[in-house]
Amino acid sequence: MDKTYDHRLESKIYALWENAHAFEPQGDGEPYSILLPPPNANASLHAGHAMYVIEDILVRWKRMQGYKTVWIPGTDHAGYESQYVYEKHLAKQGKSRFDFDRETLYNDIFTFVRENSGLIEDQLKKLGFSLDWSRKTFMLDSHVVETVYKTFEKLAQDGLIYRDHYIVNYCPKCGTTFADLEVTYKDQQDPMYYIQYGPFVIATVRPETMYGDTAIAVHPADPRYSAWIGKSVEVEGPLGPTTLPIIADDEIDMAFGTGVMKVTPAHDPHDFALAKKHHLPVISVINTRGKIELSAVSNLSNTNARAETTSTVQNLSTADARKKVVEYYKEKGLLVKIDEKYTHRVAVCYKSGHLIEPLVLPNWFIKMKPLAEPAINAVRTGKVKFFPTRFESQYYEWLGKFIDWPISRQTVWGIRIPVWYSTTENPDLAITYLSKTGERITGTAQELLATTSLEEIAKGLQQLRAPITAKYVISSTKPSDEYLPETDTFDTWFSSGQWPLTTLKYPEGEDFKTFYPTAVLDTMWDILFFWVARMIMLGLYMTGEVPFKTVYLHSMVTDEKGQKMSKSKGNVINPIEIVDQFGADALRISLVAGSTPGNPIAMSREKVKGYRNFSNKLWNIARFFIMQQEKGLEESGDSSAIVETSAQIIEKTNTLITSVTKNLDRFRFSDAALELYDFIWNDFANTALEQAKEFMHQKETFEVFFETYLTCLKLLHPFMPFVTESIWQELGTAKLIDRTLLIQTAWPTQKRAKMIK
RNA sequence: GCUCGCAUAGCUCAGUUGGUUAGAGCGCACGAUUCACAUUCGUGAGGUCCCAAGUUCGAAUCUUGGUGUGAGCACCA
Repeated sequence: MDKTYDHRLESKIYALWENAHAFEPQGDGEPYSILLPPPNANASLHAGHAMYVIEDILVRWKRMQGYKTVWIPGTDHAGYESQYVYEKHLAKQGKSRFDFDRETLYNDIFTFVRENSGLIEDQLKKLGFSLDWSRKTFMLDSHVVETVYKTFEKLAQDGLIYRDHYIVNYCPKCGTTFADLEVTYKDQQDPMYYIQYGPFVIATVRPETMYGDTAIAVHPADPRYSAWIGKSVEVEGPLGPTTLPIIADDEIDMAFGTGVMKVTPAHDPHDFALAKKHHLPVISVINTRGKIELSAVSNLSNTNARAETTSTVQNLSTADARKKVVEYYKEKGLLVKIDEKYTHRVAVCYKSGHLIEPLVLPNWFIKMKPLAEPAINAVRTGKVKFFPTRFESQYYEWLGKFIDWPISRQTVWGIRIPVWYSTTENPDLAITYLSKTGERITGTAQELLATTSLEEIAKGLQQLRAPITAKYVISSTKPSDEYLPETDTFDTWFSSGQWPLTTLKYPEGEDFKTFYPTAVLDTMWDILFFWVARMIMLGLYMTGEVPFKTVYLHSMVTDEKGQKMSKSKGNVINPIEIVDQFGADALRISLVAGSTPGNPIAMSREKVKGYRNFSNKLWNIARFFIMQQEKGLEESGDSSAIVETSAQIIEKTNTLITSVTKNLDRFRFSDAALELYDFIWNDFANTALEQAKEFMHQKETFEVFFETYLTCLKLLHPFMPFVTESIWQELGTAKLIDRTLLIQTAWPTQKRAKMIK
């Protein structure tokens, strides 16, 4: 046996467990299950993933306690995230998504993701995670898609799915819609233009949207403008004179600008809400590529001006159009002033950083209220418990808003919404496809079918946009020849929100019957709404039962200085590098000891090093026993001198067993880890063992101490599985114990030591 | 702007329902050494528990206010 513990042997230990099928559920004990939050299939491990050690501790512990235990791994297709990565890869070849039809693009991304997956699996193994790989699930596996379709169908049957025009956050660069949750904001300085607008002066940073103005709004109590409320005024629009109604609403801030606001319902969420409330028309003037498109502008009084100006701005970018509009007002002498230093917050795409363009598009929605209410009750009545509990109030607050969930995404990489449109019943479907010659063609179904076969369109289909009034059929397969598929895919969270159903194979799977509801859902608090809340809602909706009984929100892993890790800051620590240097065990326990749920934990090399030393300490205690045994043990002898020390250590061990078990039961992982560390190093090795050293050749003494040591190995195993199992194997080789696997031994319970009289 | 954390030794942080002398790791100072382990062992220094007021026999812990700091949500033409 080497003088120091060599953590490079960890992979051999993992193989030992795998070959013994030690991670698969065994026996007839009470079921205990955890699902690993699925990492992105094509990503590599980051520091946050290492926190899943919490789950490994739980399953290893429960497995030892005799529960029929399973921890199921899987990977997420990460819809738009993966597509974004792939598009960057395409860009290197001078191509973009517009060069491919949907099917080809999907298959290419599939290949790409598959080539890049597998890495994360190896990395999770390096951390020692006792995941049952025979059950691993990928978000696009056919049984997953089937379940997702079933859920969608049921929602539709229950009237919880609807289509509507809605103002959405649209990223023209990424070509898709985002939920409000997915949008980030940044401060930006833009000129604010003050423009004479009929009898008023309005202030705006976006003059180019004025083509879509449908009203002017003031505060009802504003004395400056009260006389105008309810009337209509003629204003100079960017296309010439037009007439707008004046509405009053409490939402208007009298102190902002001039207290008069132009209302552009199609391009501002706030204005859109006003339009709904006051029944104003909604006129889109920017298309999904972020270009000005004035085809929807109608009710204009001056058609000559329209034709002239329209041609100058049509298809310009919003930035260029803004210059044109400003110029127009300047020439007319209506530009009152420009505030160049106006700072405001703008919505940006969290991935590309591109400005978000609020657009009105047809979208698929899920009605939240009927789903959210039972989900709120489940937490209120304690069917689901949160650790730490303070996240419950955030959960209520968010779910209680009942904001309907927009589930359509204009990406290819994902689960397609299983809807089909008849081209004969819906001649106005807006279609974009690649022709046989690779040309990108756009038009309505009616226009295109006059010259092209439906077959060719279907083959080259890139995107289809159906009016909200379109008739559709829900089906996983094509209903008949005249149909074209919906091209939108589901929001990733719609499918991952069914993870407990899909991994366990709802409704007929044996695993579903055995393991649903799962015991614990452990994740970080940042996806509480995205993911956890959705799983509770959809789990309850489909099965009537919550998907998990406990939600544990583990620490966020930060860098050594407590800063959040991010690529832009350049402070990202690769956990695998730490594992290679100090061993997985050392990393694992360093993340658990001294951390509390809901608070950050720093990944500190110094701390990990300390626990690497602890691994070595454990190892050398084993060496001590082995060498002692090789020297020979004496059967009898006067052991009276050591009786007291032995009794004390047995008593303390009993206390330790109770305490560690109790702490694990209460999710107090840090307390359990620290007391094990303290007991083993201080109470046991440095104090008791030192005192008893000279008597260790006596068999009775040896056995008491050795027994205690074995108990420590078992208690520590969930936290530091590799070193404890390595030692267990060494002890087997030395014939100090029978050859077994530590992972399969029983969790210690209190014992009265038989050697003590 | 709204909501929620956090503030304890030089550093990173524990401290469960209020209850002896407030703890750990690292760091620091001094010392030991061929012993299972120098990835070791021993001894020690180091605290206004952010500030103020309050509740209490008793407050790091509970209440209120303040300061600093972090996160989440909303978002202004």
